Amino acid sequence: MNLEEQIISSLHQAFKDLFDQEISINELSLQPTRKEFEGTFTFVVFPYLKLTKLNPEASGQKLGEYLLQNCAVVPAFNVVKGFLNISVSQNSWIEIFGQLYNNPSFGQLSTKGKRVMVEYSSPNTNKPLHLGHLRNNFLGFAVSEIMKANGYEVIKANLVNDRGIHICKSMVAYRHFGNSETPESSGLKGDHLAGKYYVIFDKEYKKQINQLVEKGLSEDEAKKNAPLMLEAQEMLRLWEAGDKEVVSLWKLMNSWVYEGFDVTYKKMGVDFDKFYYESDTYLLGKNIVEEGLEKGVFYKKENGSVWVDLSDEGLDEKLVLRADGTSVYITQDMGTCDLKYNDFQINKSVYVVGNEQDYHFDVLFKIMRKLGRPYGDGLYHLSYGMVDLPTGKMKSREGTVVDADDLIQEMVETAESHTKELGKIDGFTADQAAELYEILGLGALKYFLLKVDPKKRMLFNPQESIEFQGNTGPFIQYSHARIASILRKADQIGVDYSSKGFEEINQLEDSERDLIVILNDFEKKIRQAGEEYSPSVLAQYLFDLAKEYNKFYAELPIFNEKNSSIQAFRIALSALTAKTIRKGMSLLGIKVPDRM
RNA sequence: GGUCCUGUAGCUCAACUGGAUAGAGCAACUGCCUUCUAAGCAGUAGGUUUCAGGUUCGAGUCCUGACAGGAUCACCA
Repeated sequence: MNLEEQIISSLHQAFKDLFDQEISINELSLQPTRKEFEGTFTFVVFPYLKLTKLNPEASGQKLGEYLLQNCAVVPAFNVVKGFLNISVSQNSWIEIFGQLYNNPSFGQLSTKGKRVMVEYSSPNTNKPLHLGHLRNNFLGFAVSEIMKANGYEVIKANLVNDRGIHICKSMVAYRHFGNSETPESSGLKGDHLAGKYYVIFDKEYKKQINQLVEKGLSEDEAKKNAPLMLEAQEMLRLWEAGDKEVVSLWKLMNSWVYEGFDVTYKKMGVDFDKFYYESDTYLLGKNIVEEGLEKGVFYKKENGSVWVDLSDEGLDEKLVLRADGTSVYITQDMGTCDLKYNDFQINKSVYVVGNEQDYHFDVLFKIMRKLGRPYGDGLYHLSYGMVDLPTGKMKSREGTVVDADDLIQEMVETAESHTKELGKIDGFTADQAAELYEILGLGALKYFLLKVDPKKRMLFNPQESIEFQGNTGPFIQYSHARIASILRKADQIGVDYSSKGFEEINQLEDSERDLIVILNDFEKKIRQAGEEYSPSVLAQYLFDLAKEYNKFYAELPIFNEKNSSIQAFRIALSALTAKTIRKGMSLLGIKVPDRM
């Protein structure tokens, strides 16, 4: 039983003994005491006045006195209005610290025996990754790691959109204007090469539209009849028919793109356990349409198209199969849903996809539940807001995007110039320095994108670039490096900071206690981040932890401390903080350096 | 137009799911390097939580209605 549970259990008993009231233990909860009051936990008595039949002050007073006598960890309390502020004894804090410190699996919750798939990244293969993809990838990776820490078995999946009209556009443009250039001959990364022709297609396509409009066609007609568009559509038909030449060009260009993506993924530090390709899955789902018709979940219209009626759930009617029997987007998503389950028997399935698809996933999940899928309740759309630029929305066709590779490069360079300015890394080899710049640059970028609640849209200003001070990745990394330096010195001069002898300590400084309090919250935050699919919870926590540590660091001496027990304790406290930062940051996909 | 999301300090974000005097960072200002890394610490200033009602002991949080921004509502993906 942890600390909060002990106190709550006592309160529960208090209601029985003092007021003869039986209440559910789940109804009782504690909150952190505000800084300006004495105490660590606060119990709000207002909701229980009907049970105590006393005024708020008297109720708090009675409960407080009960705790004092019956709960070993509580040495003091005070009541302000209806708030019962509960203190925890210093011995308890030291004992708790010992438990955390000696727990080899601190930060890893016990196994749930359940399997979850997290699908993220899911790029189109006609263009390179941009800033929006970075948010997606960092979120997906972090959520996966957080789920692992919560005791789930996690499968990271990437559903690659490798077919369709947009790919054909790049292919058509390449045929016309490519002059057989390759990544090697052009010196371009493969994904950038494909993206280049996607942009060229759009440019040339617009020219053709203008020409047709000048000849007297309407805008709509021009869009439909421009030769390049017709050609792309024809190419899609040929691809679906398995045309040898088209398929081989498709394979060639996709292989370039994958080489490019590999480099970017590696740089970003994300990985996958399973790749799905839409070229394999785009025909799936028709059997589910049949099944839905048999079960009466779907219905057929006169023209043969198949629909689902979700108006009883607050949505509309939705098409699931065209009149000509061909699939729409949601048909294949139903199929892929089953495929994932059949492949891995997953209990939960998380889709990391932007919020412009909220409606689509709402529909998809409701359908799968109506069909009675065993995994239906485990479906979750991790919907995140767009990343905006000061100039507005990014459009890849128009080339107004912040390219992922470029941005990462810039961040690393900024980290480099920053570090050189501070001049603290004498003795680093060139390789070590380069590694540090990468850790810091990526740390800043990842933290920046992860610290915000996923569902909120966010603004990214490349001009101002990302800060390295305050609520940032490098601030937390810096706190870790400081501790690493302390631990090096401790080892050097041979201090034993294993947990022996801490019970001799009878005076805890405020900043020591506050640090233990926040360290004690780590697993609670991991749980919350997992339940809410929100890395920002963890990011915020790590910032608070680092801040608390820096306060401790500034206020209290370590190697100048005469009392050897206290000195060892402070080093141990530092070590546990470093371990927590390292573990927590790793759940966000962020590395921490030992020197910076 | 229907549906959904968002609106908190000049800017970027928090607020433990209804609790105390709404907190951090950036930017501004003031201190602190003869002590373990100043990418740090301490402090000052900055608020009608978009607006108007309502629910109750108590509302940034819940309900209603405005206003603003965004997304979505294809036999596209």
